Amino acid sequence: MDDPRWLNETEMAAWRGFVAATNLVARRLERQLKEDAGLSHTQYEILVQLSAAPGGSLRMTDLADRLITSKSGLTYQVTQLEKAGLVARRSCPSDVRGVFAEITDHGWEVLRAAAPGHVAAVREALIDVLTPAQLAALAESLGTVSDRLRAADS
Amino acid sequence: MDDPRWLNETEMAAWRGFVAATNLVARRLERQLKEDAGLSHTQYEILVQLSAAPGGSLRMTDLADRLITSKSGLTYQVTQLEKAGLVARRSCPSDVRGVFAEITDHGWEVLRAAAPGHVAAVREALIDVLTPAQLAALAESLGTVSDRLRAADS
DNA sequence: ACTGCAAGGTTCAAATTTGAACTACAGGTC
DNA sequence: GACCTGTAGTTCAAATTTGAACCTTGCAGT
Repeated sequence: MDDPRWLNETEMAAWRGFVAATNLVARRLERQLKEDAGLSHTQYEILVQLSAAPGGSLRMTDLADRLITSKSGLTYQVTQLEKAGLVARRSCPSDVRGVFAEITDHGWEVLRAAAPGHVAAVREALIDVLTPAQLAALAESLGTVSDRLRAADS
Repeated sequence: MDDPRWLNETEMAAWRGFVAATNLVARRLERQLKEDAGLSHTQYEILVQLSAAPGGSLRMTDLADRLITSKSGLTYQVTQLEKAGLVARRSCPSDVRGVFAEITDHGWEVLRAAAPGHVAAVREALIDVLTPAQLAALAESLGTVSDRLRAADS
């Protein structure tokens, strides 16, 4: 690792901005969701993913891929949501090992109630702060970054 | 909260990209640092901030502002770093309540040893994936976002 | 000097996260 | 059919994070 290519000014600004924005936005949304809906961001994301999936259910592994947590972390959070009655576990017919997480009616209610406030917070923290052109550029850049990293992980 | 302004396609793509990139990059760097240098990203950032500060030291509060963790989290991590001999605590002459965290010689060594690998990982995950123009746009956008949120927090 | 309130850090218990076993089963190969 | 390797989820202990409660100490107003 001799003679590393250090970051130039723009690169450093991009990196610092990324780290700062990342943490600040995460903190902000975490608090907002906890206060207004009693959910962590992870839990909210689980409900969102399930609600968007056909039948309102997904295999644990699929869910873990869409969120970005470890398998054990997902097990924990799904258990929490199950205790709260927002999600139910069902076994998979074709694969005995498999487990489906399914959003319940109550889960739908909670999600519907939480969504408007969450979207408003996302707008306030990120979306409405940028111009449409900036948003388009951000979407493309971060899309590229995500795709690469996902590919590299597999 | 009636009639919320939902996100349009571009906005949603930007938001999804942000969340995904955020988590993927964080995971990646966390692992890299842990494996190569035995540091968490938070700990690495503490060392970076201290190394960049005059005298290699900062008040705990200043440090907490630059990183984005809670005060108690900082206390914990500084204690860990102190146990490892990378950082030392010193009392503040002008304010008895105050505590300075100061990077030690050993801390400098560890930081110097860790930096090249970390920069390489940052390049691989984010910087080198984007064009210079994209980086400039990213820096500006995320800089705006960070500044706004910092201002809102105070 | 005296009071009241805010700021700086730490401590504490509770919640969460992580990776490394571990159990149980699937799928292909011989 | 026996075997071997890989996959799906869970469990476990250890590390981390968080917010609230808690001391001290600074500081402003009187």
